[in-house]
Amino acid sequence: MALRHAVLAALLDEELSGYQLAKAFDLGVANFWHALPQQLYAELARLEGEGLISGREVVQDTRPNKRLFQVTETGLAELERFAATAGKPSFIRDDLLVKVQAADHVDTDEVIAQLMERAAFADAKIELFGGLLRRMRGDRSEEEFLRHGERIGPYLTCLRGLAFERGNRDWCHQSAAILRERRISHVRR
Amino acid sequence: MALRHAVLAALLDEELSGYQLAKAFDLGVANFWHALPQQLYAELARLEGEGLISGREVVQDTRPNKRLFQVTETGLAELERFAATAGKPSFIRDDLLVKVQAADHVDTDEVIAQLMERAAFADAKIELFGGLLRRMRGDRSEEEFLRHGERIGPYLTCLRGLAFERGNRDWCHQSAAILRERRISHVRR
DNA sequence: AGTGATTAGTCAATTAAGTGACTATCATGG
DNA sequence: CCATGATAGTCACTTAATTGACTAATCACT
Repeated sequence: MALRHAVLAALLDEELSGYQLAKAFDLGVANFWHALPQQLYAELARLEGEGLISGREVVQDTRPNKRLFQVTETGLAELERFAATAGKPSFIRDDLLVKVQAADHVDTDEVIAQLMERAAFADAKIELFGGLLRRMRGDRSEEEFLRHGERIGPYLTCLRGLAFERGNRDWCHQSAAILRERRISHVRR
Repeated sequence: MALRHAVLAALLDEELSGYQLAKAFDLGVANFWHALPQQLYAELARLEGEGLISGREVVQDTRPNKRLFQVTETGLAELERFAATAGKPSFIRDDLLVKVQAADHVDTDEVIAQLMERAAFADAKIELFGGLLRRMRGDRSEEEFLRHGERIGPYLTCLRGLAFERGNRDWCHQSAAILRERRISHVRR
């Protein structure tokens, strides 16, 4: 039951349509949660039904019409309640780690390739997050912004995303390098 | 369908019972995947049914009997196949990040408390992972071990876990400090 | 002799998440 | 003028994960 709160948190910044929300949650950004469009549309419907958000139709002549959602007072109260309840620690759950765990028993060429692919993906996200952070803080320094900026929540989560992807990239490079070296020197099989 | 492969990867090192596996996957370790005991027992049954692992009864007079599982040739082949197929990038999905995302609209005292709690948890895992790494490499240096050690998969995933938890801890401390400072200077509300 | 913790495992039910296909409208490029 | 792609959204179905309760033995203690 945390997707609902992720949606509420995302709608704090700006009124969004399901489609816009889906884009933010799906590819790229998703610096604090991830979900597929179908989940989001379903969750939006549920949230509206419970009065935690309210939608308004926006008629567009150049595009299909859309419904923009914003958080209601009730929704904000629910977020407040959620923020105050303890949650369990988050765990890593990653295909690639499973593959590396099995690296000693399995052909490493493929794993190395996937590590490099992941590193490239991480690089792309690092760039993306870097840009987002710059845009959020504008011409202020990071320290200045974090002290006196008006909206720092998204900035902080973005910082976490950035650090996570940096960790990912570094680890991928390191692991790939080690597996490569061993493949050569060991002459396995 | 990745839990099955995580189980297979975990059983590469040693024959384990469902119970032992559950302990490794649940609290603490779980440096490459996380699952609850019920899931694991179910998965073990399925894997055995498909012949990817084989179990043998171990009669214990001092404890309840148990079944130890090991990966079969078929299971190893399946892991091999899995390692060669591309997977999608892993995403962050964390309650605490959602709360921080909403930090500007919500009472921060609770969030700060949870950040500190999470930092402490991360510290515990850092210690745990540090110990595991030391035990795995024995008296060799890390570089030496990674070059010539016999089983480095678990070491590499443990390194990722360590880096992840360090990132977690640092970010929690930083975020908590910032939220604290703002709470004082802003006199919000 | 009884309580609680640890080992070992199971069953039922619910919720969350992912897969895949599908309908529309309009805009742009070739 | 037709294909591609973006916008905007929906439906049906399957698989994965979580919640919660439950059995049964043995050990460590008080």
